[in-house]
Amino acid sequence: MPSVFRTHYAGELSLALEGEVVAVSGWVKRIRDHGGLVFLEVWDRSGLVQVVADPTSADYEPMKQVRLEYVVKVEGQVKRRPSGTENLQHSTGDIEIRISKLTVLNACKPLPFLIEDDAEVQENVRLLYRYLDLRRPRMIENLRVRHSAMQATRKFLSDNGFMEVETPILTKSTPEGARDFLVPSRLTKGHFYALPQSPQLFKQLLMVAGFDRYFQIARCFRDEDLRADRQPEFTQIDIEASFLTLEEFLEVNERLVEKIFGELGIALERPFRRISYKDAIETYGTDKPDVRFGMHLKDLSAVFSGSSLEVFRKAMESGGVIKGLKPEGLKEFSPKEQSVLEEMARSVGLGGLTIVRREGSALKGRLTRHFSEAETSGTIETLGLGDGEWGILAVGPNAKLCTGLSQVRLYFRDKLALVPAGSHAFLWVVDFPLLEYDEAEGRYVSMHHPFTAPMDEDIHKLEQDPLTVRAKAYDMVLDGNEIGGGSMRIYNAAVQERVFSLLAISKEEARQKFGFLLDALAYGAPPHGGIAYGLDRIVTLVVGASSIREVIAFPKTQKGTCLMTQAPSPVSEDQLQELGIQLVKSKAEAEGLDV
RNA sequence: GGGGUCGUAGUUCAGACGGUUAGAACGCCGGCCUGUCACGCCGGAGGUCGCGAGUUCGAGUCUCGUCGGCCCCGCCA
Repeated sequence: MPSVFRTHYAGELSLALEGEVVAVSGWVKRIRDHGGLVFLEVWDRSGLVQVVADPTSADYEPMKQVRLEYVVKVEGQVKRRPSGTENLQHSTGDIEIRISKLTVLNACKPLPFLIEDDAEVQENVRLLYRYLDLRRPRMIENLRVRHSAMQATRKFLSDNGFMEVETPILTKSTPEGARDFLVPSRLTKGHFYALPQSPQLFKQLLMVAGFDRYFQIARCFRDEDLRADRQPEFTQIDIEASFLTLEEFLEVNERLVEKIFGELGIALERPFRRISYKDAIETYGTDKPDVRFGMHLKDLSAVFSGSSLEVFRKAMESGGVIKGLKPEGLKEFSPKEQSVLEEMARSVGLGGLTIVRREGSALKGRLTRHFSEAETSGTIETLGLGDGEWGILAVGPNAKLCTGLSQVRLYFRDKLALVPAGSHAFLWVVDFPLLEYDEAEGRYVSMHHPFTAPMDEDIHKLEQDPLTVRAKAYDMVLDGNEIGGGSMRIYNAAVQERVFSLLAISKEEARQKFGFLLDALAYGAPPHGGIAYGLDRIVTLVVGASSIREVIAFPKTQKGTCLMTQAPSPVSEDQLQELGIQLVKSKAEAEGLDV
């Protein structure tokens, strides 16, 4: 699209245009001033082109005045570079623009950091000047991949009869789930909207309304603590469909994912492998296993049931278990490396590790002299230790052990390079329990959410044996990351009320919070179900970034602040008054301290 | 709520056991340089060592607190 500013993008120039007069606009990335000859590299979103001037050139003087990141328009003739001076690293490396006119469109102050892909700059500096950080080619590429993923999603789903519908951002606070972000209402003082944790209820209502197939690339909000893969606001590819069985629905989703990843250059095999929640936890210690390598967790509780070791016995008496794994292909494991592992294990909640090594029919390690013969041979057999191989043992409450050992497993995956670069494993995790027991709250809570349908054959156990009831729920896992999850929904008001009552949500509360949903389910709700994908995580995986902040244009810090805009920030007394809000003084202020 | 880690020039970092004037590279400013492409060479400016206490004759260095970035546990249906 030619304009006054450009006839071409810089990256489009080539020998085919030799001799033509072109105009390019962009930023000055490099200046090589030889006193006589001056070279500039001018960059735009498409790439770089070299501009050259010598003392006889028109606008030679302006060329000498240019500084890094000035915005310039250059006009001149496309020339083949003199033989021997081509630069094969750039697609435009065999040509250059002989300057005839240089226009400085805008100057640029000296930069807070160099805008280059390989400049390692502290993240707080990058976030403060995010607009400069985003000027780096890698960041633009990350967001381009994100754009492609969104486009592929919209194309595929539209082509398959799904309709994109927007749902409210100002909505109602609901119990269950994450903490809500609240928005005070001016018109109804003392009342609050909540930002949606997901469009969950609305998409189900759209199914009741007969939309049949819905999707939305939806912003979601959860006021919980942040992680490398969690932001307070994030984007879901949100989908809901009616009149599809679980199998049919999963099949559509596999095709969608094939399309998205295909667009991004990643081929995958269908149908996806499946694993039950129970098997995933037992074998990998997590419900989002990376199945590209083995190193399965083994239960050694039986082996050590009569252990004389106090740490083992005490842990098991208080309901704990002993589990272990064998790092595949681990040969050398120096004391220093061992302490690094132990440090890492502590940080993920493991009390301690026992590191053992098989030597002949014996085990060597810190605690092994307390092992009986049967315990030694049992450990060797259960972990499958060959001579000279290492084993890692840990003891503790099962849940904690699983979390920790699954991390240890990933630690060795990276340390021992167990997964070839570029290989991927897509996986469905299925057969989730409908409920789990929340010790802190003393009640059952939904594993997925309260609208998840129990499996038909388990419904009769709802009241008698709730923890064994399986849900029609599924997670999509890629290389150890949960990238999507969903379920078939309850579409019968009576079943929905039974589930609410199991969750200790009273009739009154259910009516108050979800009355509209219960009503809707009673007005001819079709069988339906859905899924939501974490777009940020998918893009992060595809571009190989270490945090979702790398694929979000303007992300928040771990404390939920934006370093660039300074949000969140105090508001004026007038604003508060209008909303009927009075701030409670912090403890320090109340005590009259200077804060 | 808890654990870990980092904070020194615009940027990335180095600063031995607490010692005299806190260094390097890149960037910035000035000079030289006609085929460079991370151009080269010479010179220069640039520092509240995050902030606040404390120990000490003396603190970038040790102690405590605090603020901020990052990683993790809890939390995130």
